[in-house]
Amino acid sequence: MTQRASVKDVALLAGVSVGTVSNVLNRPESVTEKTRTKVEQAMAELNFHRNASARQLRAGVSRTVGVIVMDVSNPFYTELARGIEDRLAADDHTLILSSSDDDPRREQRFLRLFAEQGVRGVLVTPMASTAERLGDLRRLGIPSVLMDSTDPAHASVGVDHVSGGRQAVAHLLDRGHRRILFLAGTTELQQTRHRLRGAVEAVTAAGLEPGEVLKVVNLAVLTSNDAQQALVEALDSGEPAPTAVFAMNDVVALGVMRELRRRGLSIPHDMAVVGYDDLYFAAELMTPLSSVRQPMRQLGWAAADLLLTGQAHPLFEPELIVRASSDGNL
Amino acid sequence: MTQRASVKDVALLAGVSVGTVSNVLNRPESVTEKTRTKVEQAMAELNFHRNASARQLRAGVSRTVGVIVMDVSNPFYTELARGIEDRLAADDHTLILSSSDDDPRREQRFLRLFAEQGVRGVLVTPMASTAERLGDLRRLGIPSVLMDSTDPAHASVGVDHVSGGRQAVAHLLDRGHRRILFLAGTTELQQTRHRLRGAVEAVTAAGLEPGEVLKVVNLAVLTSNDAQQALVEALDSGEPAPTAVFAMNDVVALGVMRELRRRGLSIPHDMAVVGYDDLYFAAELMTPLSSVRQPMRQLGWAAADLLLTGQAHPLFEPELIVRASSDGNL
DNA sequence: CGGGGATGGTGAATCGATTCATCGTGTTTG
DNA sequence: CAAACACGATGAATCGATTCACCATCCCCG
Repeated sequence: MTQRASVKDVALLAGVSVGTVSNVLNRPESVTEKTRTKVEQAMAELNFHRNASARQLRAGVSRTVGVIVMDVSNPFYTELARGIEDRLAADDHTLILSSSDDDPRREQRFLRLFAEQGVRGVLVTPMASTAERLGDLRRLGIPSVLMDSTDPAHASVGVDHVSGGRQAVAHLLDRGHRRILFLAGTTELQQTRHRLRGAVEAVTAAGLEPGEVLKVVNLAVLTSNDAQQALVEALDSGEPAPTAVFAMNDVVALGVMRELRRRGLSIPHDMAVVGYDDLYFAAELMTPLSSVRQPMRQLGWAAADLLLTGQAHPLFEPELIVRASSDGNL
Repeated sequence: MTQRASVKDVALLAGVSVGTVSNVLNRPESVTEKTRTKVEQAMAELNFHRNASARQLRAGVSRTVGVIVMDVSNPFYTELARGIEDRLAADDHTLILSSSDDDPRREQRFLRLFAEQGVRGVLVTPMASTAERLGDLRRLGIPSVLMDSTDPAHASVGVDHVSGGRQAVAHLLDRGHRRILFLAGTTELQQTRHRLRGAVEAVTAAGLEPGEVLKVVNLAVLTSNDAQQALVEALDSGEPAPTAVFAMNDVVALGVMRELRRRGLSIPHDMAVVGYDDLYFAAELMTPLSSVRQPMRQLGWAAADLLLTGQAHPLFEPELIVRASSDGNL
């Protein structure tokens, strides 16, 4: 019994036509109880699994969704994926998860693959050039949704990163900081631009001059090692040292804190740190990390929901969680 | 141009037969330079993407591999997935990643889906009842490889967890601990059994009585919250408190350390902690965490390699990294 | 009792890429 | 020069599930 059984085999064994077997599979209510059980027994006996390729070839519809995130190693994105999975499972769909690693060629490769697979749709955390690549898919009739991003020209679900940046920086200003280093991602990332805008708004609202208060360093790669290196350069540049760092995410903040400790600087007294994402270990770090929390699962859920139903979702609101890394009283 | 172009369309435009188009796709060396470029131009012009369903239906072979890990939220498993991806990409294959969440029904669902997809093979981090479910696949001609597990009856790649358990406990004994709590997973997990065996070996080798030194608590779910709760119960049980905890993984260790701090206990003086996996944040925690490091990427790479080529790989050797959570001098 | 429905079931046609037996053309060889 | 051969290209058959026009019963009711 190494051979895969087909509908034909099932039909033969059950003594019905292939059309009936297909009906049992797809429209069970249109088949009498008796024939249905007969067919189901035959399927069980033959260990029948319907062939998804043939099914999709003829029916034209697929039940898989392609997902491309920036970096699967970052728990933020796996939480996002879990939210997507939750929503898709409800409609009996599955996801193919892949990681672009911020590399357009990788992204292109996966998009091509998704197109060949004929996926039901694609969910992407976009980089700068993603939109044009999605045009190809659109022409093939494959819909896509941008995640953690807002774009009036595309279906998208996002978080209000302007608000997130504003909350983080307003908090630091409130604690008296007047020279703040923003360790950001590339300016190509919308998240970077929005958070910076929020940061500027906070400074302006406090009656201060953004150009004097904020110093921005753009990291090409958001790893803790790159972040540590960038901090080294910033501190050794000879310019007046900042008193606080606003990090693009918690992994970046990890690198920052590592370097501060290496230099024997106290957190938050010598330098305050605020991260972003509020990953699960943020509260357990050597100095518990203040961080901007995002509703990661809901974001993924909403993205999948938008793809399947077309139902738009409003911007999600992030929330600053203050811990000891930015507050000496904690 | 919302329609997908098919080989027929390409053949028409290029003025050749469908067979020739297929040859360009699959046996380019058997086609003259001239016709090949003609066909390739036509493909580009029509934005042609071959239909993977039709391809697979006829050719019978798939280029996707199904992967089921225990918990995608745990960075250990995403690193494993990255290793798999690296190996698969080299042979132009892709992976479908899913998470069993320790739930046999979820696992079963994904395996059924993989069978329907006709995947090239399946990679699984197994739970107790996984093996029998894989029998179904084997009967369908779909090979599978167990990851982070050794099983003479199945293809598998693993880490020497006996050694890992031995190293961790030998270290704790060496530091003078004589009552050690092992916060383990279920005994159904091979990892649990092997690490326990290693732990017992270490105790015996030190000339002590395992039953007196080791206390084992089996956690059904390996989350930091469940771990914290289990520790509460262990400490409040009235039995003599342990002086050290060996945690099944770093996430569990996180919960342990959280509870110890909540009680104002000092790490490692009141209680030492050793984790497992050496996740990237282990060194940055409030008390840097000693942990048994595993070659996660290599493990995934080897699993995918075994599936594709049949090449077996020897057990990987884990390595204890000692940090302050188990050593007062650090 | 016969016609109009409703219900359950049938099976040939179909989706698109691949395969392979076959054919035409040009080149080599005895 | 004819036979043998290599090389490119051809196109009908094929994979397995779904679809849909059509058929066979059976029931109800005027």
